[in-house]
Amino acid sequence: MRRNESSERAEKMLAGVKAAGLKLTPQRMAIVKELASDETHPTAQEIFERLRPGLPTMSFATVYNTLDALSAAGLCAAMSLSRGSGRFDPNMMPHHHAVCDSCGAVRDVPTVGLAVEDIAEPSAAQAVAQVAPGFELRSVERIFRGTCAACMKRRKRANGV
Amino acid sequence: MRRNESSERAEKMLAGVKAAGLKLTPQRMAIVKELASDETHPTAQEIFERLRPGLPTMSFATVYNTLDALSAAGLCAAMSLSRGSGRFDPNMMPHHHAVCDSCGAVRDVPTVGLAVEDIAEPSAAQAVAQVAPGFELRSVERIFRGTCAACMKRRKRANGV
DNA sequence: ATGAGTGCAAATGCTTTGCATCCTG
DNA sequence: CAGGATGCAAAGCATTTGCACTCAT
Repeated sequence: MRRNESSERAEKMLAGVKAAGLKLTPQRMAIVKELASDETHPTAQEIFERLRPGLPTMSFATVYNTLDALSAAGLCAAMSLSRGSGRFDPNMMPHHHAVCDSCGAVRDVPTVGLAVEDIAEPSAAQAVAQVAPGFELRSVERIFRGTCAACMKRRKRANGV
Repeated sequence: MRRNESSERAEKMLAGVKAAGLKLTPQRMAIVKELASDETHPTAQEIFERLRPGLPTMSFATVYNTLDALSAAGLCAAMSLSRGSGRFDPNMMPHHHAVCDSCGAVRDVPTVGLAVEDIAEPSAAQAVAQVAPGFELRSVERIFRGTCAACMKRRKRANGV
């Protein structure tokens, strides 16, 4: 990432922190700057370890609190895409997934009916090659994010509808 | 899932277990059957809790071992797609992700250059609606899975190339 | 000044590990 | 009957929590 793009992002996030009515503490500024300049999608733990040397009193709790506050305010996204941990999928055919942001439920979505067979799409390989030269592409899946029917119902009920 | 589709899948997995030279124990059979009939992408913990009542001696270790063995043998996939935990992404613009299966690294992939603006694609909404009626679709992203350049290099070196 | 935010430490909960025992192939 | 697999309990980590203290607004 170009340097000014990252600091621009940091500035926007800091502005967002203020706009959300959150207090602007030195710890938060450090976390925001670290996150904004990081392309690697760090974990809370990683951020803590990087920041600790410079701010010896920084604690776990603050890092977690701040990251939660940031994502609650829509200033960053919390995610987890890695293979090899968490959930197990018995379906080994190529397929997509619908994920409920609210309850975390995951549903298989068949590839049939989707306009393009992603893996065959040349523009996909190009787009990846541009940001990650030498990346050996093996599969492409889509993640449909949103709210599942059950959670929609629950939300409406909570709102008195 | 239709009942026979699930038991068919279980049978295939059990056959795969044998084919991979793994022993077919009662515990493994129970785990395979449970996983094969489950559309919800369960965690190891969940499988353990469901199986425990029927097999009181079943242990964590066995569930984890078995699931690891299954995914190592290519009989199921281990993944983690949920929002709200693990990694944080400062980029709030719509974008895709390239994930290295080997080291877990995640890289942003811009949407520009990809043939279709996914979210606008009607077939996407249709595909989701078919398996998850009432799902309110908010965004679509792609996950490009494969091996990053660094891991490719490391792997080649390990192979003596 | 006041309450949001912080730091510490203990608790929680999922996952891994070591090792003796068991049982499939 | 040999080695892979299991079961148990303890260890390991990341994350969460409670509470007193601090400081940004």
